[in-house]
Amino acid sequence: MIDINLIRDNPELVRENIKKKFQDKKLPLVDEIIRLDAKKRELQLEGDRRRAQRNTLAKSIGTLMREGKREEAEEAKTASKENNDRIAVIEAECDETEKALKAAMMSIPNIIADDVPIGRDDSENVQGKVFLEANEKPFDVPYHLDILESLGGIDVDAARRTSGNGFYYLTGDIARLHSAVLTYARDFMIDKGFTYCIPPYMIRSDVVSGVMSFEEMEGMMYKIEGEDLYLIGTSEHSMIGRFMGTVLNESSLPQTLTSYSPCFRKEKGAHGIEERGIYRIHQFEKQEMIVICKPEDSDFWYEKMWSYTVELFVSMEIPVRQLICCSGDLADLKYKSCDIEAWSPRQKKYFEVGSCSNLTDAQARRLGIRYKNAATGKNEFAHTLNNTVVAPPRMLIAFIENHLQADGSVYIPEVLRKYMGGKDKILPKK
RNA sequence: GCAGAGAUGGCGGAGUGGUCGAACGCGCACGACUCGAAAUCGUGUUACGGGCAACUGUACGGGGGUUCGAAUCCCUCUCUCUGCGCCA
Repeated sequence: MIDINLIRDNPELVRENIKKKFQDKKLPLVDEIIRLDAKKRELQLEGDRRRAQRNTLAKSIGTLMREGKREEAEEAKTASKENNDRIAVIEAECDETEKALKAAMMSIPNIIADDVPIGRDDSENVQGKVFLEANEKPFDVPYHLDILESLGGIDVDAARRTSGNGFYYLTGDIARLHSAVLTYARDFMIDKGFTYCIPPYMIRSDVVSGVMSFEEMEGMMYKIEGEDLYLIGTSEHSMIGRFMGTVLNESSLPQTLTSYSPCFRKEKGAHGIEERGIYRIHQFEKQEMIVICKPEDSDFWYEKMWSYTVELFVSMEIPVRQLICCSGDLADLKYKSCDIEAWSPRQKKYFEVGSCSNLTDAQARRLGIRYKNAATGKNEFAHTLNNTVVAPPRMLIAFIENHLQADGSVYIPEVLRKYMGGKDKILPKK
């Protein structure tokens, strides 16, 4: 949600921004908001005036009663009643206007950064920097499920029986590798100065509706039957929710946190072959990072955050690139976003393994995350950012494809060996 | 699950129908002291909205009610805490 003052002061900027995102159907909303806002203020003005009158009348009645002027008091009471009836009407109308205004405001996209490339959809995203050379293997790289099976690392058949499609059992060294990657990523972020946090894996509906839109919620979130609880789709939900409705001390910013959690997603809709296997599943684990900072610092942290993910992947010798999200592909809450994509030697293209976003104050405004600006003494909205450190199942695809050797073994890079009992490779099952 | 208690500012915590936007404490800001800091002392400090401004409205967990007037009385919902039960 953007600041209403921006629409009051500079509606043209807001319209331009909507056009940049190819959401022209939302253009009429701007005028609608200006109209509703004016109406709301008008109603509020009259409401305020009448409420002020109610207060004066009530006070005078108190005085009159004390002085024993009963008749005058009765007259004032009648006047007050009439006034109150009118207040009720105005308040009802004001509520309605406010609701409509808020609904319209919710659909207005956040102002995007100047350097966001303009494009309609994900096909127009722009490649940023590339890290490590995207090598081609001298042999055919099989589908990741086949590699995992050859290593004795996965059982999807049993998972289908116990839980249905979109689940897996990881076993043996592959399961260990999965945990190793998480543990390594955790330590990596701690070394960068982030505070490690394990959050709740279930959150209440008010937190859910604060961190995402209703549509997103329908498509993603699992609800616990008979309780006001949802399984988190990412630890960002509970990590950001932690600060809902709070006013932080400026000295406590930036909050730089890294969190581990399992993530649960409905993943409604059909997905192609490249999104099967362990690419898109109902339950996975993820190491996440979030930053809550002062507005002037969010650009700095954005650059820092995505480059940490790159550094992590590079340290595991996996080629990656930054893919800059274009205007049309940017979710409405986002100011700027990029994906980190890993190289797939099988597909001979990059695929998403993480996503970094700067939401500026849009999410904070919705959730009421503020900080006390020491210079002005005012409470101001903080900026929120989030980024994937690593989501092991998805990164395992990149890992085994890139580190697969001609003999069918999988090479383990140096940084992970201490988490793998010193092993430098995973051997295929005989 | 059952029983009791509670929900007030950034935090803790007073406040039982008008003089309460709210004592007191902590925190925070500024100042004094100091080479500097800590400690100490002094001053200030609820938030959000409307209005060019003077000014004004709203908010004491949510919703509803009583009343001319509600933090305060009534109903209802939610949540939290303590004890008991159950249990990694």
